[in-house]
Amino acid sequence: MLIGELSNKTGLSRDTIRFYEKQGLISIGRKERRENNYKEYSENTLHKLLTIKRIKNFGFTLNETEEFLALLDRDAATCENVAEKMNEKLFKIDEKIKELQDLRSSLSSNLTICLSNCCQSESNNCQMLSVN
Amino acid sequence: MLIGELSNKTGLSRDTIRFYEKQGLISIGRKERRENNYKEYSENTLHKLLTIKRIKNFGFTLNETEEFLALLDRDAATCENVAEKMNEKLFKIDEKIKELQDLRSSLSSNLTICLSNCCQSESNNCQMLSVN
DNA sequence: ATAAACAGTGGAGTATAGTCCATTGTCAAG
DNA sequence: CTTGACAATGGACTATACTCCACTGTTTAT
Repeated sequence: MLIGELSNKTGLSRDTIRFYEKQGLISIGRKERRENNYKEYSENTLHKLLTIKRIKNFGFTLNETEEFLALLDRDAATCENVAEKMNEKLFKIDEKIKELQDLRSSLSSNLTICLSNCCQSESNNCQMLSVN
Repeated sequence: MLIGELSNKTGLSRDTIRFYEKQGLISIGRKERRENNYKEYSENTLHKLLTIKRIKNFGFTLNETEEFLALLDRDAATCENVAEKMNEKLFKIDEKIKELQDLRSSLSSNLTICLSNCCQSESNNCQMLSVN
């Protein structure tokens, strides 16, 4: 199939598909061309792109996704290997969530203070922004 | 004071300070130079940099920080104005947290399924990565 | 015959927030 | 008098994941 069909079937834009190609996530052999030089994508490539979408949906970066693809290609994406990466990602997500929650509470408590106190100051500028 | 001292007092690198200057968050007049062309930073600039640090600590971007600075300069950073921006930021943080939590639960539940089921498959590759 | 829709390629641009580098100039200490 | 530390400037580079553009070639429909 041509890139347009591939785009329809995956929901990825042509540009994105070409980008993935540049990045080496999918590849096309020199033989897989029509006479007019158009690329003829295989079912395999379609499947690979869907896999990429799935992995990315789990929050993995393209680089990480590439690692999964490499494992899959070598038939080495065992549950153990996969679960390990998943756990690492879970850990990172938890870290980010915690960061954001800390940020949230800092922001929130300062906001509360601001609303109750700083408007009584003599300056027009909110004391929450004050570094003194 | 020279940039080195400013760097020490703020904890920002010289490069960062120069970057903020390029971005227009702080500025230095043509007159504020020594004879050797070294920049002579004022207490005011020091204070501004500390304010930038504080605002950034609340999770605001440099652009948003610039908006705060503009308000402060015009003596218009009222509690109302500030609180509004803070609330918007809180909202965005909450959105991000929710996204991450959704991602987390998707990842987590798939991981559970993987660990209990997919290893029994005939393929070596974990079924969690399968798009079928 | 021509225009629209599609394909290919290469490269630039986007946002974010710096960091690093090269080159040149200045100043203080040994 | 030279070395080291510091300063100024301009520009390149980092990561991330595309998106957009220009230009050219091909196919399809009218």
